[in-house]
Parts: sequence; C-alpha cells; structure tokens
Amino acid sequence: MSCEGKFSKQLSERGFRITPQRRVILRILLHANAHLTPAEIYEEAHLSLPGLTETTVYRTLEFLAKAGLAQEAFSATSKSAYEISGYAHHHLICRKCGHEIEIPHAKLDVFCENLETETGFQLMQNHLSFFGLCPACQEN
Amino acid sequence: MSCEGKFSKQLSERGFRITPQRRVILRILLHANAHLTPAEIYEEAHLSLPGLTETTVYRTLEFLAKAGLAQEAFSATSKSAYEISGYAHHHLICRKCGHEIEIPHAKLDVFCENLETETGFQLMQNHLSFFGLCPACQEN
DNA sequence: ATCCTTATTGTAAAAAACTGCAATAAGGAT
DNA sequence: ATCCTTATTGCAGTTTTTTACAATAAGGAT
Repeated sequence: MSCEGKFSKQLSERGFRITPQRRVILRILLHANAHLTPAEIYEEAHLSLPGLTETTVYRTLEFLAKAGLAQEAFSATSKSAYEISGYAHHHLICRKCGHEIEIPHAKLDVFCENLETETGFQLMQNHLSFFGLCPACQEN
Repeated sequence: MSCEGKFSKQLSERGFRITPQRRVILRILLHANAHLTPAEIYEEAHLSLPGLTETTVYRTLEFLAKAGLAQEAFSATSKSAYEISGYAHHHLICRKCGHEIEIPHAKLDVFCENLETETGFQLMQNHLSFFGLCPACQEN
C-alpha cells in the first residue's frame, strides 16, 4: 500500500471521497518533517498533479485538519502552516529569532483534563503554540 | 486626560511616537468590550480620521501587540482580531458554534512557570485560545 | 519658532486566503 | 459496464494581509 494508504483508508471509512488531490497532499505532508505552508505544498503537489489549484490546496488542508489527519501550526511569522497529525505535541516559539522547541503534550495533560471536566467542552486541540523569548534573544 | 492617555504616555516614555492614528485606534480598542477585527477597527477609526488607511491599521495593531498594549485573539473563524491588553486571560472556543468562554490565567500559572524554568524562555503570552466542542454541539 | 532626524504613514502593488457557482468525477446502485 | 447522486474541484473574482518605497510629521535640538 502506498505511503498515504492508511490515511486514505481512514477517510473512505468515514464516508469521505479519495481524490488524487487529497492523495498527493497527504503524501507530501507525510514526507515532510516540518511544517509546510499552503504555498510550499502547492509548489510540490503541482508537479505531480499539474491541474491542481491553490484553492484546492487551501480547502484540502482545512478539510484534513477538520478530519484530524493534519493540524494547523502557527509559525513565528504568523503565516499559516500545516503538518501531519502525529502524536500530540506543542511548540514554544521565540518571537524574535523564530527558534522552536517542542513541548510534549504530557505537560498539559492535567490542565486539559481539568478544563474538560470543568467546562464540559471536549477539547479538539493537539497542537498549541506558545510564544516567548528564547534565552539567547533575552540578552540583546 | 483622554481615555487613551495612560496608554499613550506608556508609549512615549518608551521612545515611541504618539500619532493621531495610534491614538484613535487605541481609543477604539479601549472602548470595545470584545475582540475587533482590523476591518472593524478601520471602519470606525476612519470616521474620526478620514485619511487613515487599512495598511496603517494593520501596522498599528501589530505594533501595539508587540508593545504589549494590545493582544491578538484568535476567533472561531481564524480571522485575526485584537483586543486591549487587560488582565491575562484565555479563551476556550467552540469550533462549531463559535461560543467562547473565558479561562482565568491562574489555571495555567503552574504550567507556565514550569515551562519558563525548564526551557529558559521568557513567555510573552497572555492570551491563548483553546478550541473544542461545547456541550451543546457535542450532541449533534 | 524653526530646523533636523528618522519613525511613521500613505500609496500602489503584490501575495495570501477565501467564496460562489458551474463543471467534474468518486463511489454506490443497477 | 453504465448510470446517478452529490461531494469535490476548478474557475473567476473578491477580500484580507503584507511589502517596498517615497512623502509626511513627531519630537528633540537650536
């Protein structure tokens, strides 16, 4: 099965259609080891699927995010970016130099559970971005 | 002193210039009791300052946010919005109906302090948005 | 009050993100 | 294999956000 097969299967089982566009975008996200912007994804996807439009990239990313297969990630520049949904984790980003470090979800576990019981909300959030100044940038 | 005086003073003391544009936008943010989008702010500010451009609104909001006088707030639609910086608090927003509830910063206090000591980062974050499904929307 | 420096604004244009609607094609039914 | 339904895409156009650069004006110095 192709690399994105497992993900496609999840989609069709839930009643969504599998299209070449979704397959290509899913594959790119899977092979990326970082966040990708819609423009970057379009750039690459376009090569294997010439007819693809940027509109579809935007819509597909939003769709994948809603379906839980991808997640939006806020970058230092505040431009939107996406990555494949893996294990839950978060980022701490330096407002000045953009340096990012990862924060395991475990650190927020207790907080999230409390929030759910107190509010009755069911959290749909497995990727938060915290901002601050990294040690190096604090000195200047 | 005009209502935004205290804020203007803060700015000039830090070496920033006070301009009519900044004054108007600050005043609007101060009187708003909710998030405002750049477009909404422009709409209103434009009335008392006809020459004002949208570009300036965007830049001023970014400037105020960097200076700590305003803060960006993510809305359910993911369009950008700003509000005046008051006490630190956060929001829990329903992805479906947009309903928001406030979360006092105290609930995150421990987490934030741990994060700072562990990473050496100095957090610049007094407004987080958490997303989820509210009790009502979970039923449908 | 006038001058000077340079931060801030406006202008014009581009890039990014979104929307309505008609055309297409995925996937189930025949 | 063909047909049908409707989810998904492309197209064209709009809105939102950002950028480069020249013009303006805030605030300190004279």
